[in-house]
Amino acid sequence: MHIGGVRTALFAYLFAKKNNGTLILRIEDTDQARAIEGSIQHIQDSLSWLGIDFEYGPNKPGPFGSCIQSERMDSYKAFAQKLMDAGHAYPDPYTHEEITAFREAAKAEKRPFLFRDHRPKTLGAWDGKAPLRFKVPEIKRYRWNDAVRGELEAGEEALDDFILMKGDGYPTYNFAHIVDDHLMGVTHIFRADEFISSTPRFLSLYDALGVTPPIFVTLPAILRDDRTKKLGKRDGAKDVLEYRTEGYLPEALVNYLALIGWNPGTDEEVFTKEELVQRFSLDQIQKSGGAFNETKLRWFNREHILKLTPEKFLKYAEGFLPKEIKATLKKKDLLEKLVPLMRERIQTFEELKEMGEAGEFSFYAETPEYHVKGLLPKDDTDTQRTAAKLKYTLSLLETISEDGWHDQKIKEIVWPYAEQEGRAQVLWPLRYALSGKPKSPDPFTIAGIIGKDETLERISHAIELLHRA
RNA sequence: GGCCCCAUCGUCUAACGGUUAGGACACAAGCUUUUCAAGCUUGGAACCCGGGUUCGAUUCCCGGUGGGGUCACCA
Repeated sequence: MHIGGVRTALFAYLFAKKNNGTLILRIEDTDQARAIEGSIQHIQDSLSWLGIDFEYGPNKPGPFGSCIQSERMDSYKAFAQKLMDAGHAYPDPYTHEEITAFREAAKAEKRPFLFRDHRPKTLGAWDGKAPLRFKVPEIKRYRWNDAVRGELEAGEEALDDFILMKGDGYPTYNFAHIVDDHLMGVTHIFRADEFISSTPRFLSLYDALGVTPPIFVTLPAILRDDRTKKLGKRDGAKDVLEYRTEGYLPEALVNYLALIGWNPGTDEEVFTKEELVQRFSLDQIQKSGGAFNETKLRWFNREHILKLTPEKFLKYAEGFLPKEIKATLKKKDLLEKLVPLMRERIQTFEELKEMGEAGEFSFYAETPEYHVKGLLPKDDTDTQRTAAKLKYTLSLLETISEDGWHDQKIKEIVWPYAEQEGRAQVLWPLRYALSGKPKSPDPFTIAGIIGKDETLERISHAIELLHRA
């Protein structure tokens, strides 16, 4: 399942939920050649991760029977026979080669190929094995209403005698989906706009069956980031579950996807799934295609990460932190303390992995190793002067009680001195003494996390190094 | 190529005849608790073109242009 399919499913879900409707996950597995082992499970896993749940599906048959088309063959055969009996269908008398020849001839003459130009004079009986073609009842211009696009129309060239039942006995999508929608009582069909051009064919089949078509809800295409074409598997559309392994939250993906091709009518953008259901309506669906922009998805992910409870955040984080780092932090009871810090620095959980591997958490648990050079602020290279400042800072910190040891308090105590001496002169060495890194959170935060003893120890160590230098 | 659909900042979008064309992401600058991140402030940035209709068009109509889709015993 890729982004496009998920978006269609999501809109159908939002609409169904909003209107107390019933969502059906129907598996259209009528192409045996393309069947892939495990794909039904994969689709279900994807939808389940995103929280798109349905009333009837592969393991939950409805009053209409199975939701898997390969298990509904009797219905298609019955309806095929019905069309045959009514004179709306006929067996295809041609071989593949003959049809290919027709098609090539049409191409050579630069006219569109239409099978109905070759419709046999007498329509033979159907043995149930030959491919069965639909006999278009009336060649005419079709006009129909689409819940998003309004009035749509297409000319007669869009109509043709398409295949209903294939040579292998399976129905085509064109036929099967209409039979099933009818039998399952489907009221609304959500699909992307590549289906607009085949709608006249569907309408002609509905006519022949004497069935009232459902309401068509045409969704705009999701385009590739550069807008050059529809987002497809071949050009960068990932499997949705890859977003899970990359550390995206399902609610973020749902939120972002809902906003490609739909808008809530306000300036707000961050919504939970439930809020989306509440606000969803067909008349806010966009007609024009929209590009899938991963940068904005990342922003949504951050917004939703910010909304997680610390417990939930930690649960996700533990799945992404490198094992050894996680173990050390856990042992020293630092994991919970680091939550706010990790939370404000990431857009996806995968970044925790990268940060962990880059050593951005190790100095909380272990005394950092570094060069004396790093301790010196950029405009003062005198080691003894820096040592003196750290020494004074140390004396200030010693006055804070064990109980009062919080980043706010630490800052309160150190700040006036830093102001007086020059912030960079005091704060850079202090931060470096604690982290051993050219980049890190501010010294007060680090000190607050590692605790008084460890802080004083690290500063003393830095002073020693400076003295020796 | 035939047919069909679509057209507002780089991107996602608001506007349903009268607005300094709004918001968000991204970008740039500044501020901020030295650095990184975050945060805050500010800024640049769009109505595809041409005709109509109208007192007035981003908005309605027509044409063009551009983009997308579709022309299977695939879905």
